[in-house]
Amino acid sequence: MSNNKIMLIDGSSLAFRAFFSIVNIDQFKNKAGLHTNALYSFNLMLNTVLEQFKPTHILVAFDKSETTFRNEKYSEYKGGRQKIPSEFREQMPYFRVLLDAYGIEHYEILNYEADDIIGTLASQADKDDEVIVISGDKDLIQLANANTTVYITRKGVSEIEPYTVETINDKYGLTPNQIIDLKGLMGDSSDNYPGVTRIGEKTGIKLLQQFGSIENMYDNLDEIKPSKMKDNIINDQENAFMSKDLATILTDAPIEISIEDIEYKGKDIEALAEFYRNMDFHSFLNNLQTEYSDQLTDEGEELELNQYDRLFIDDIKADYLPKQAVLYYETLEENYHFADLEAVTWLDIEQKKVYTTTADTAFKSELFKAWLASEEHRKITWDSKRDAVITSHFETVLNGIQFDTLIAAYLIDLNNTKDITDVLAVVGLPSIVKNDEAVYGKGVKRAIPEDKDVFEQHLFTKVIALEHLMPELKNRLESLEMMDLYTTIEFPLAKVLADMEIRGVKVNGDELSQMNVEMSERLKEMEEEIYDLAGEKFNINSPKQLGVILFEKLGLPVIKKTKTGYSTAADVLEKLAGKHPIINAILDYRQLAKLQGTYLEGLPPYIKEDGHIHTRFVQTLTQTGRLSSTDPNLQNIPIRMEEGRKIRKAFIPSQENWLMFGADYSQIELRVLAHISKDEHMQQAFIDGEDIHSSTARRVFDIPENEAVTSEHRRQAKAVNFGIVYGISDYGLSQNLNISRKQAKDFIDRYFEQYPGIKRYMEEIVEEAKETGYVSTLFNRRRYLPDIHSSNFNLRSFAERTAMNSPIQGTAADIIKIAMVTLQKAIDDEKLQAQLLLQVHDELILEAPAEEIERLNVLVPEIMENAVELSVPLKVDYNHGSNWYELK
DNA sequence: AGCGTCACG
DNA sequence: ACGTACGTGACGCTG
Repeated sequence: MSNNKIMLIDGSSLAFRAFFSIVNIDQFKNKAGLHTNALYSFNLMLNTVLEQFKPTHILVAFDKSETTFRNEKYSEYKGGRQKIPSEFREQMPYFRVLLDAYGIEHYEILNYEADDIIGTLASQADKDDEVIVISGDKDLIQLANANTTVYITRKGVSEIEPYTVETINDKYGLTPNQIIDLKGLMGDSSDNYPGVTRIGEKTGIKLLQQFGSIENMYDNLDEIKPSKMKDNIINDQENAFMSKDLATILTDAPIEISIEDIEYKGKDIEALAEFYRNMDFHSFLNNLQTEYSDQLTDEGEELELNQYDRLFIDDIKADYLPKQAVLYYETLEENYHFADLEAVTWLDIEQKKVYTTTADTAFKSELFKAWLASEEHRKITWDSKRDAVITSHFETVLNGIQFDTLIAAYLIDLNNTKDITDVLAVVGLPSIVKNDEAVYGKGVKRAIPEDKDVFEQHLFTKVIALEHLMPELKNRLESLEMMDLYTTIEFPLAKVLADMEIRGVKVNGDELSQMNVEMSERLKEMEEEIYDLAGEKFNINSPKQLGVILFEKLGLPVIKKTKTGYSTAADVLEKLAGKHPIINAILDYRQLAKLQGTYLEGLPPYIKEDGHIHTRFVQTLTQTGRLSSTDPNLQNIPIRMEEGRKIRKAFIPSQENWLMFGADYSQIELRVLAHISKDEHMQQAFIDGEDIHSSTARRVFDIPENEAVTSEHRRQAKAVNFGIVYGISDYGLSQNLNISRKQAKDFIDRYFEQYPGIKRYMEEIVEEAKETGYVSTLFNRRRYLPDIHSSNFNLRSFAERTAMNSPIQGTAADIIKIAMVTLQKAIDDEKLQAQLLLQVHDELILEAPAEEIERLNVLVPEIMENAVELSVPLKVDYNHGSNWYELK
């Protein structure tokens, strides 16, 4: 065997150097929150050296344990080192994963260092072999010889400097072997061994040039003139020999691999791509795909745009309407209920033809409408809910949706779904689509580009991107075990939500404006009263001006400050209520001003000609799996205060003799908590149908069976239950209950004593988040918590509370979504006219003909309560009335 | 556009 | 010691 190129890498030293080569480590984190700076840098270095040396054999050696045989010789060896930063430690296991993907052998052995493995293997090389040693540690240059070059990194790991017999001689005037003697004389502060007092590199080299070796020097001490240095040499003789011994890299370590075992067979491209994706190394992934496009399947495929035909058409022929398509509607406005449809684009996947046309051309064509409505003609979409709503504006239904890429992308990565470009980056496809903002502009300047070619090209790239995204997103859903969540919950829900949005909810605008007139009068009176109390006119709606009046003019005590000045928030003002009559006046004023601004005046502009408000339920936004509602938000219509609750009177059924129907889950989050924590006491309380807050009060405040729970105790217990769901902290609870932190802590301690299963859950879920970087709901919805490892206390604490809360809130969200899909199916199957209108996190609002109410009274609670089976029962309260206000 | 505030679950 | 309850959206003010 000969003419091999054997590369031996000191993995431990290089990984460590790699870590410190990138300082702004918080910019190097993957979605799971793992720091990736060292892996990134190490990968870059590996790439470079593989490219540069093209080795036939390669091994990366690691130190196995903190102590080695050298510690038996000298217990202080490598002592006093700073402990490994956690940001580095968490990356350590992944170096092996990276190397496996590279197809590079790695090796470590108990009690020996990486150096010894390298030294031993290097000594086994044939004289015709070329040996390349790479390390960040200069000690290894002792291994240089006629066929071994030692490369030491410089400037982090981006450059390497060769050490050969010649260069070592040029630099030090020593042979590689004498480097060991030099170490013996100098000692090594980083490895923590001593050497001879006051002998550094300069003196050491001079002595070795004179004597050749430490042994020879001590044999010929009389050649050194009496001096302080000579005294030191004599006194430290033992150290010198020990240090030389410690510095000597073994060439006979008991390793169980040999050179033929480390033959380099090349990268496992798929595994490496997978690794890069996991680490969010998009640029490495892109390079890999470019280089190995032939070997990578789906994701490695170049999206060759020139294999597609791009056609702008002004009439529709049957040939243009394929069995399998990507469909895309372009609008400039986000609110698709009001937006103009600027263009319709679809891709015939089989023919590789992209058609674009105007809304007019498309929807005056019966052929096209029939194609949209056809279940057999399959369409890949981006946001099928939006597409269904827009289609409905043309008195057409959209059927045959094969896949919704937006929803899939959201489930995979909650944060990067703003547009198609983001998703391409997430899955590592080339970014062939420009940002909408770059093409259309933003704000008042937003418009279809003058150059129609630019516009059509943009649409062209979008549908092609979606075609390629689908298989990739499917794979990811599969590997994350989220396909069920997608298929049985989220995807069918989009259709249910579309129908809710399309129907909208009827709102009596006259009633709102009448309330608004009354409100204006009352607010005017209250303004006058406040100005009187303040002694001057000012803008009550300006926290800044209000702060000056309260805390400077009236001299009230400052309880809390904000970034910009005094806090005038309700909880602060409530504490001041007894001190000045203006406080209550302001609180009342604020409440009414809010009602007027947000609801009485805010809602009417959204009432369409059909008398309905069509909100948008955003399905792909929240971090927990809940929906959100915008333009307008119909999930925050007042209820807690009677004054605001009256606004619900304006929400009415859409037809004569119809009624509103509402059903809400009772304590769904606590029931979910009882289920996932398996806490026996909490489970039993729900099984026994107890009032959970009273039951908690009994336990926490130790109230005997024969005594009633006071409302104050129940209130406090309720607050503790809420706190538990939110990921409790004594401070938060103390603020909420206006009690001392100590008291809050006592409550919590007592709670955890009484509900040990909950305590265990809270501990375990945080631990799980730390280990995996994410938490999941019962239906495998995932939330990544990158800050769980943060060294910033605030960020870390927040992530810990999120870890506790998200599986609870998210599972509740999963459950009501399942209920919605099931309920809609039942309504369809029974051919009921009842229609879902709104979802408000734990409640559903429907409207129905009066005669269907009796059926709904059974059907709705039945479906909601049995949407899933938990270890505790789910309970639903329900009601009907002639408007939303009456559902109480 | 960011902040403070407040509406909901 | 750190300085917090979890998840949203919309308003008015301010710079």
